[in-house]
Amino acid sequence: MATLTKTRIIDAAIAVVDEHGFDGLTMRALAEQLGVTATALYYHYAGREELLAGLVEHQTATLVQAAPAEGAWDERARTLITTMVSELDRQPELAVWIITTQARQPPVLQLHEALLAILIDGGFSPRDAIEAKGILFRYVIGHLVLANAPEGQPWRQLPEHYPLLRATGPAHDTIDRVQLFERGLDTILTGLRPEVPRAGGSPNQWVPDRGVVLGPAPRSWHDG
Amino acid sequence: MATLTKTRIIDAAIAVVDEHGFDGLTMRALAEQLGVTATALYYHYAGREELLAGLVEHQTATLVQAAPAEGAWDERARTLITTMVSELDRQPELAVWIITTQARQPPVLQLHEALLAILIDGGFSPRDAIEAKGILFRYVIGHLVLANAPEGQPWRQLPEHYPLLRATGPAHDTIDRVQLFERGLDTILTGLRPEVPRAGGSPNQWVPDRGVVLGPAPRSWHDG
DNA sequence: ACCTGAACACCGTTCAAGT
DNA sequence: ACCTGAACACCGTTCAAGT
Repeated sequence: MATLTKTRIIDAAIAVVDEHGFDGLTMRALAEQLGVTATALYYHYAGREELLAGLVEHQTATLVQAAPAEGAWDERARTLITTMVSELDRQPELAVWIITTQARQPPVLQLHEALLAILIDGGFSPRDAIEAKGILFRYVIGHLVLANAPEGQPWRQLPEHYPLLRATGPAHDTIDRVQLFERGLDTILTGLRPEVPRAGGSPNQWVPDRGVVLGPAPRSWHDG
Repeated sequence: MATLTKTRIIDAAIAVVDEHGFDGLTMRALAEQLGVTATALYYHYAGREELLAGLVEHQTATLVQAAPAEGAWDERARTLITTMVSELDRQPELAVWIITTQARQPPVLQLHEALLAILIDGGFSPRDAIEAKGILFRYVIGHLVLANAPEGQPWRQLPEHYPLLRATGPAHDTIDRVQLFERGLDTILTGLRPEVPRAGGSPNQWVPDRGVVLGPAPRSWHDG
């Protein structure tokens, strides 16, 4: 029996999530998967929170690199966001956990930084870029949360108290969520034009020196 | 000591949430607040889920009535949404619970129905109305979830690995979230114009007969 | 250094028993 | 009809003890 390592623990955690879902990922279940006592995990991770953070880091490592480095700002933003959403959509429970508890942790901060870079390259002023980023993130987060919501009854079978939902039920039940998401994303991007649109490339006056934005993040903000 | 009723239980639940937060609302804590055993609650509510649903019903009862019955569709939508958000923002933890677990339950369905009515009155086709509703809800939900996210470190104190977030930190930390939300809402509403805009009032061909949309909802969809 | 075993302080929930 | 008490099957976490 090989000795316990962080890598082995995270791999086992992924296996447990695949088998029993995100809620089934308890310290005891994870320990059983590893053939070990639950308390043994505390030697490698300070607690459940830290373990999940490690899992998130592993699952989102390649997310930011999806952002193309060149092109029109709205195309770059669209690519970053749709890639990110399609990746996170595969683990919606994990995505919701990230969103609700890790909003200011490195994996998420990397996405903020990447989107901000795109907006600023596109000619947005700092305030407008922050605002645009906030609006886009709100939309993305809402989508991810809804993707994780329990299916519930079909809209067309609702009680008569909801006549419009009922009448539009068939259309409601068959709508393509990906298409809906992208239509909304387009709507927002179109409405968020910078005052002075610029082609990518030339630097902005107020933009600080920055290194490679896409490099590996520090494990937590304390390291920085 | 008065006998236990659903009303008394819900009132006590509100008191517990005020004192110990949403996470502190356990069956045992609620029982203690009522001077009763935890198991006594199961005589009145089938379980925790049902009890929380009762709490939600109580807290959101007046939400839908904020929608003005007349005026331009976008003004009506804006009023419905901003009122709803400002109400739910006062109990963000509860709001997130509603969103993530009660997405198809009556209190939320009422909001869907109300927004759908506004869009259809505004001239949206069924498909477009559903799509617009989906986009708007995604944005609103994202905002509510972010409002509940842990504050975390100030943006301006982030490590150097996030140069743009750091540089824009002061602006980031002082931004008015309500204003940001409303700017985004305007952006979306502006982008979501119906193909054939109409003044409120005249009926749409395909709109089914419907009674008073704003009446009290059935307690659960099973009742309908 | 790395892991076990027992224990603590919690959860939601069930169910027989009391009044 | 309405509530209690004991118990079940879980949680995350701590800590002394083993090797």
